[in-house]
Amino acid sequence: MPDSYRRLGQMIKSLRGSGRRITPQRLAVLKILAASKDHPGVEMIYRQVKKDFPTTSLATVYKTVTLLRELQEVLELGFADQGSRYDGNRPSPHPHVICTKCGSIVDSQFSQMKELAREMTQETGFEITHHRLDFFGLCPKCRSS
Amino acid sequence: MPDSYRRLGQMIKSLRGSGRRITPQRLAVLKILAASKDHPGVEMIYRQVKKDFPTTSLATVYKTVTLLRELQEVLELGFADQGSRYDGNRPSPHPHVICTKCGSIVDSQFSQMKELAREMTQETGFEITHHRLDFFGLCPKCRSS
DNA sequence: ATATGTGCAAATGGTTTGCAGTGAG
DNA sequence: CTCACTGCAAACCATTTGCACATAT
Repeated sequence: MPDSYRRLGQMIKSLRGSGRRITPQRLAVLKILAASKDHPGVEMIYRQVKKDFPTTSLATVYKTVTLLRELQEVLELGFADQGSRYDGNRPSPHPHVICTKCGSIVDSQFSQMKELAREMTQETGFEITHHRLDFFGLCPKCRSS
Repeated sequence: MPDSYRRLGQMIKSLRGSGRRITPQRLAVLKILAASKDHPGVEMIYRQVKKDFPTTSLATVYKTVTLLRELQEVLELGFADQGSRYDGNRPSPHPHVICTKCGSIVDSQFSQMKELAREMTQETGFEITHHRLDFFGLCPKCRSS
């Protein structure tokens, strides 16, 4: 997966560039975020990291993802009624499709958000900085069961 | 405001229709939701209701808005990092524009979501049931200050 | 050497819940 | 007269924070 390697490198560069250190625990979190396409939550990352570093704490995972979010190296999908999920492959806002039954999240290719944002500025006078678009429904698997 | 009257009537009908009772506290919440265009949060509703019914509890407000959400008489805008906001004027999903500085929320007229949802079904195989589209940025007032 | 990171436990804050008493229908 | 609703306090749960110790650079 050359793509996830590039992302991992970019994350490390960002951290180093802002004076942060690359600890083993942190690196483990970065690798998971750079590689996984299923938008893991903190708990899932935590479980994975503990396989290699059993003493890792949940707080450390939280601190790392928060850091990456601030550096815009990860896209956080926060939900009001459940834990946040993270997209480490595409850190810039893009639409997601979310299964309300099994919780799976998939990326969408739809890319006309820039235009929409411009329309919104026209309509409302806001200076738009970012956006969020989620579709909810049943994934193919859950549809047929 | 004949429009908010219609909404209020609809809310009451929904509640009655599902075997619920119209208490004074509840009615006060309904009125606020039907009338306000600024997407109030629970705390704001609570403060308003207490003016007329000082003994009202926050829990009652929560229970009422949850009920209305379930009956689809109110659109809940949940956020991961702050309290939810409620739209009692347009209960079906529609885009919102949110000021990241002052927290104001305005509705948008953009209405091509149906088409987009169809595209998403094509692209992902999901059966889309609803969606959420938020734009974030600075409102005109906050832009110039 | 020296800040930054870790891990633990306690705190936070929005929301929910259990339950005894109240009141809408 | 009955069952849903209210109000209070306690419980919940994801996330954050304080702090002593450890460690990347």
